[in-house]
Amino acid sequence: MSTLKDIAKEVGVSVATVSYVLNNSGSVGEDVKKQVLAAAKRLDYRPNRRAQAMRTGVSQSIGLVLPDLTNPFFPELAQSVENEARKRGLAVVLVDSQNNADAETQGLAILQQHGVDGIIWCPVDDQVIQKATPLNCPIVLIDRPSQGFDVVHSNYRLGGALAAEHAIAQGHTHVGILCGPRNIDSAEQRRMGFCERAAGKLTIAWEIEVPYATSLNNDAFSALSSGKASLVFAADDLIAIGAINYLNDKGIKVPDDISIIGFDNIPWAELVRPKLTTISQPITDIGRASVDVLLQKLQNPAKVACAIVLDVKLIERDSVAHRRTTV
Amino acid sequence: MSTLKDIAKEVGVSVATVSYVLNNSGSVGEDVKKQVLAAAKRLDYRPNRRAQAMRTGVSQSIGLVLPDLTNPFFPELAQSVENEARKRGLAVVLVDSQNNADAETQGLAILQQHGVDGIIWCPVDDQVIQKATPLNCPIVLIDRPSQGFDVVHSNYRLGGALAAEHAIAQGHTHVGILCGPRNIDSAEQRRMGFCERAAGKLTIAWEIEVPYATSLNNDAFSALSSGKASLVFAADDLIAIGAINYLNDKGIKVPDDISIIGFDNIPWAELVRPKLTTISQPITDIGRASVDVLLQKLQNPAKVACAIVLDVKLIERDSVAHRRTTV
DNA sequence: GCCAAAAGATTAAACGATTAAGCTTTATCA
DNA sequence: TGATAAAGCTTAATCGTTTAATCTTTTGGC
Repeated sequence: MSTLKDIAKEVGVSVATVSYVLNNSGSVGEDVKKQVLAAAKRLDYRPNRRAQAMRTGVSQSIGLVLPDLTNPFFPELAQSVENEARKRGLAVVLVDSQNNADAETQGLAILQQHGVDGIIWCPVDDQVIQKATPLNCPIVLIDRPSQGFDVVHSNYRLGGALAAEHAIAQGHTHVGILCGPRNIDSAEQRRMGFCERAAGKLTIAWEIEVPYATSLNNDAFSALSSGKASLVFAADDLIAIGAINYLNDKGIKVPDDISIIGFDNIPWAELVRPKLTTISQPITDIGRASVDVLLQKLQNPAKVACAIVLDVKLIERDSVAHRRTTV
Repeated sequence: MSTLKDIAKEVGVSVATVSYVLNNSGSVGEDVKKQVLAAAKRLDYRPNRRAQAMRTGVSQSIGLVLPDLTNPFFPELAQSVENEARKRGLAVVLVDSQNNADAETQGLAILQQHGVDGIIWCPVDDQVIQKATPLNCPIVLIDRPSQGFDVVHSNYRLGGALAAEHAIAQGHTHVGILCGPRNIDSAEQRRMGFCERAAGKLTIAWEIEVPYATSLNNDAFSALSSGKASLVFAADDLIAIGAINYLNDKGIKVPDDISIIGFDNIPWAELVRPKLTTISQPITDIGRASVDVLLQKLQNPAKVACAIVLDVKLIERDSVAHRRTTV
């Protein structure tokens, strides 16, 4: 890799002059400017970002800290963040904590040592955000709001409401909820949104808490096969797919015997049979928005923290049936 | 963030001394050593990696260049690489080229500017590897072998053979192949492995080339519904799932009417119904092996290029039926 | 023709680390 | 005792940039 020095030697000027023309600053004669530009191209000069970072304090890189790439919500997010960042010439340093707080801490330390300019972070849990302060660099949270931090997430409450509305519109009266971890805000919001809109119109036959995964627990199984609900609202698509598969294996037909609504609209939703009716999160927009916000914060560190809440929408597919009669 | 200088001032010695104790080099008195270590802990000192990189030329970071995180093969790989790298204190800079050669080039340029120590790379296509040389840093290829480069991939030929063997063992005689892009080596190897082992035992009723995706083309559709094959070998699970879904939608039963074998054993394979019988790639091992090889190359740049070929295995699930009679 | 200002270039310090070389002080040994 | 070595520490250069400060030359105005 050629350096400023190489160009300077080639043209016969000082490195400062070369730096000035490459940055369009200082005052340099047209003639020299042309020569420098030509030499830079000829030598295929690329600025050494770490030297720049050293001097200016900005590294042109951001950190992306995710809990689990294996959860199909995140690859799309990562892709979106990476793309948006690359468009702006930023490098993305990836950390996948595998849902482990210690790993996350270690990952954050690495980001800090490398001096990323800012971090886009979906923390493994809510408590762990305390570790953010000593990081001492702008942070944008994904999905998990926290006092004093910028955050971008979907309108989960609206999503829950949309699901309830759909259930009502399709003539269901008795529903079950497979809700996610109650201590995770984004899961709780979905539940609340659903319940609020359901109030007075839907009777909630049962409500079971399960982890975000396709493997459900026995409580969920017995609730699903109890026949008390004609529709179940799952806190995310993974859970919904887990439910569909369980019911399928049991010989209970979806949606004829029981309807399922998911949440997230992960790619699998369209691949599973029946195709999953679900609430779609604008994952790509979330990624884009989060780097936007981060960049704003970088330009103006005094910026007051804000929440960006993106609309969700119902994607009707084949896992919800219309009901004439009540259960 | 505190620096060597801060520690030096605190203890009252020179930065050189501090550096020596922190690196266990030079000769420093026990007393000073203790004081420095204590001060370092007290001030929560973390080495500034970019300054280290500046001076030593090694940045403690690697690049990971992937064609598409949305393809379910890659998230697991990325996770594995990140984890293995983090264990060793390395940062991972992610590039997702979205199957676009220009984006990939841009991503590689960013990696270069940031001075990653090496790159783990699954190129969007075979030609594009030419761009590697000017990068001038160790590269380990994933999945796509190329003259003079280290590479790690699965034993695709074996995988194809395993699939053929299974077809034979289950009594099939007429099979179809949904093969991946012929210009991609890893796809071609699967096909060849299958055909070699099939020779003389299986008659290949048809062979259709499709892209790595769940959306199949019309040629594939008509072949699938032609009834000429009782089993089809799909070049990857995405294709297999596309086939299953098409057949399902058509009312053709899998595996009763037609059996399907996939390749990759992506997470979806277990979620789709019928559960997919497939050839499993050891994705996590591939990730681990690739950072291993990269690190070897870093320690010894003269290391001769090698290929690491990892065994695959057949995962029997529900998409292949046993046949008594021939078609 | 002279002075001030602008234009065009250079010098040198700084960012935070590493490390060869140099300088003291103390210990070793004939 | 005096030379030599070892131990313990500091100085200063260096990596590739940026940028304030400085210097020199040209230009313009009166």
